[in-house]
Amino acid sequence: MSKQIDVEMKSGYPAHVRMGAEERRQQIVRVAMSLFAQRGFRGTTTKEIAQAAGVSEAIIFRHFATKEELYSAIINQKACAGAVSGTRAAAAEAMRLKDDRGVFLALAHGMLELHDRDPGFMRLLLYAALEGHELAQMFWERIVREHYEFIGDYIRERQRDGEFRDCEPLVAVRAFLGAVIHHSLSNNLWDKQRTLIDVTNEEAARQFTDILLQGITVPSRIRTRAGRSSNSPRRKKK
Amino acid sequence: MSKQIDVEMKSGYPAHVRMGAEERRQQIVRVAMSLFAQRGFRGTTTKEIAQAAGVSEAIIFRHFATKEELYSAIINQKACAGAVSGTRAAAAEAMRLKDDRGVFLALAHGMLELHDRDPGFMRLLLYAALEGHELAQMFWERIVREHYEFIGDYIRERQRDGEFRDCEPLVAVRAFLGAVIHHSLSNNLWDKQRTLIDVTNEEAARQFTDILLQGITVPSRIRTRAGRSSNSPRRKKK
DNA sequence: AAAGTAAGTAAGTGTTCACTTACTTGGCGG
DNA sequence: CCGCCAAGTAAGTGAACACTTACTTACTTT
Repeated sequence: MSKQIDVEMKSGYPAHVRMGAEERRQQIVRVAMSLFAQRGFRGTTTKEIAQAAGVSEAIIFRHFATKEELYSAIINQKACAGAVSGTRAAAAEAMRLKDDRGVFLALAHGMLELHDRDPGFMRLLLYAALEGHELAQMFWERIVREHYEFIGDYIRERQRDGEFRDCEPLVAVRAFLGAVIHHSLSNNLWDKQRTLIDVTNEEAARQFTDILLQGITVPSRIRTRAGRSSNSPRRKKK
Repeated sequence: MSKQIDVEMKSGYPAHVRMGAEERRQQIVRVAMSLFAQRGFRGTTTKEIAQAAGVSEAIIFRHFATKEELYSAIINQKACAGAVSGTRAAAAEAMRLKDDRGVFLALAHGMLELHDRDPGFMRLLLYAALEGHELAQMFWERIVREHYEFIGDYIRERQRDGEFRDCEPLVAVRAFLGAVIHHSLSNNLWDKQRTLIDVTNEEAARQFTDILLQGITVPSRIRTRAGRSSNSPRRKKK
């Protein structure tokens, strides 16, 4: 049908190298990951994966018994890769200092950058959830739930400090993460050219944080953040 | 393979009725809609659609030249159904009265109810976006963009009134819609049993609105909403 | 009641899918 | 330099896919 040359151009491999088993296995995972992210599980054929990896289909089935097993290996790797962990470190440090702004800025900016750096991640997760793959459920139970508790606990703490007003902490977390994640989702899925909203990740993180913090701080305690809106570009048009 | 009896049980039709062309066409659209929402375009076979509609495959291709054309008919119908319009009326009325709380409560509650009433809608749209169907783009351009402008304009107006603080209106809209939509998404896609957050739509709408409103109101103007948290159940456990 | 027509079907068609089988290649220890 | 084994392939296999063809059924019109 089509040539099987000019395959695997992105990585600097010559078209047909003999690889060790583990090396080849990981290469297949890498290649399949981007294809599954683009087209979903059902939309990706093993033939395509093989072509993109520069090998015959049979090699794929030497490493993974079924297509399903390859998919599982990928989701597992993504879920366990501790994607969120980098972000968490910065936020945790700010939490120790009770630097509310620092906490939510780190969380928002970290997630926005993560999704920009690896747009396939969100697509993979969405496809998995829509297609009912059980490993999407696992990701929710293991990673997301813990993340909610992590942030929710901090909000509860600051409520006890009398700094945040009375509200359901997890709902506040959802409002905040919702804003951030939906922003990435919109940008990566629908509005790639940023024709509707065009702000830097820093600016978006700042505004989401401002809204949430002012929104859940005890009214009498709200401090005007002088100097903030002057030393940052408020909008970025074209 | 399997019997073709006990098909189309949900609607009260006897298994094999002769229908008029238009009636049959609409029935196929209805049936296919729910299947595409569940499994996506690629994941749904024309055979399944035919079985669910209680007819042979050939009938489907009598009404729609290709599977793609059937899909388009569905997305078009969904997009033009003015799904958001009911919500908009209530919000527009509140806007006229400059009842900020009323505006955002109506928007949030309307969308939450909409997604609960028709969970397939969001799934259909997500699948369309992920699978790169051009009609998803159309929905974004036509419906979503207009919705952003609609709410953004109101925020701008209230900024001129000196009621809302200086911030990028569209980013505030994204924060708000992000919270609401992400809430529906989480509930419909991952956490159907509401094990993480279990609040009524009314309560969720209220909390999202509270956070946004307090978050973008000029600090000196923030009024404590006395009586609010006393006459409403703040949490709903189990 | 005969004829015309629209609604419906059974049984295909060629193609593509996930996965297999039987074989070939290349590098490395002895 | 030979024999061995892992890495690799070409050429399948049956099932499932979107879509078609040739035919039948039932309702309406005159």
